[in-house]
Amino acid sequence: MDNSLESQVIVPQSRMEFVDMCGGLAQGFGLPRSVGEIYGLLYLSPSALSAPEIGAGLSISKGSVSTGTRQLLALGFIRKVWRRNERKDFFEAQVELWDLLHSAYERIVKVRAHDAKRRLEVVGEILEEEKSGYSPEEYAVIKERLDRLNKLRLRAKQFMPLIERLIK
Amino acid sequence: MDNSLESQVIVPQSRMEFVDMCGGLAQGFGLPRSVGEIYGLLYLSPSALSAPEIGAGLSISKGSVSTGTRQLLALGFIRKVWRRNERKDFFEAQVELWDLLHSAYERIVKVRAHDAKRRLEVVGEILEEEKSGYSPEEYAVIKERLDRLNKLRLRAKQFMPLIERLIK
DNA sequence: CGGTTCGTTCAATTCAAATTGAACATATTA
DNA sequence: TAATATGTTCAATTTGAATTGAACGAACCG
Repeated sequence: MDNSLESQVIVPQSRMEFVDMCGGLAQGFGLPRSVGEIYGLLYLSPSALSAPEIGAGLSISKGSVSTGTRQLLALGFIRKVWRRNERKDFFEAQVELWDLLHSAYERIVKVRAHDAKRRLEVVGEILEEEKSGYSPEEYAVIKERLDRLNKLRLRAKQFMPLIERLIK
Repeated sequence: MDNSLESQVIVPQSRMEFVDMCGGLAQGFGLPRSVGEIYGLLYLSPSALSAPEIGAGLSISKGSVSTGTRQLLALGFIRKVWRRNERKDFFEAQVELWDLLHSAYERIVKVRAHDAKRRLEVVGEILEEEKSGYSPEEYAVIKERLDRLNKLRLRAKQFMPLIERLIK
């Protein structure tokens, strides 16, 4: 039977516009478009939506809804809500975006900064091992460039606490 | 003939490690990996490199070198340098990364902020047109969520001048 | 002139990531 | 218990972007 409630879900244009915008933003941050769309749909939804409703509203498959909601739950962007006498899962958006963005900053920026540091160290170590393969001039240039990068890294690092204070 | 100078280019491991790191960073920022790799190769190069040298060093095609260098030139991350009695183009990295990042911030963050604003306005407008299609309660919820987003946007906007001052 | 090298462009290919859909497990109801 | 609905997983497919490579024009050299 296809005349279920979900097959009739029609999302108004204003919300679809918003969904589309969220899809684009998600892509910009390196997430699948569908993940952004799901969040967008839920964000402007007056009530929590079931997985089948989401799939129907966005015309995406069960599988995508399942993986998409899982990612959003992991990121803390949506919540599961339970309705009594309902077996289905319902989802609603976490609307305090500021907090979410703050913790995203923590996770992304800090992690990246940390392993940029580590990788630069590795490059430096290997360079030392290969030192004899370079002429002194070449070595000097490369060394200077690496130092430059490390200075940049430190400079950026100094600002982090300031920025953190700002966005707290 | 394949015994040209370029076919023998061998980039030492330390620099390849760095190249790889730059490739990963580029991907993180939504650019093609090869673009990051080209920049990485040039950044640690004691001398400017020709397009064929870049292609050989990174094992990528003429076409990729051409499009990659074009993008990097457009972004200001590399420069063309002319050697007399040489027909080839040579490239060298712009090493003042701070300035580059600053202008990247201008271009990316500001542009994004601006069209987020515009798209939100569009959503708001369409919502007004569709107002009659919602119950008053539903409409109120959606309106409130949009307002929330605009507040967030303004809050972020306020910080921009501060952050700009920091990174100047 | 031919012959060679260099650089660009663009259509074809390749590749990775997102998406689908089928198979499965679990719960629900009659 | 059978029949139906929900949700997960994963292999197959699709899709979109990056990459290649062939075709081309321009610059140089004998």
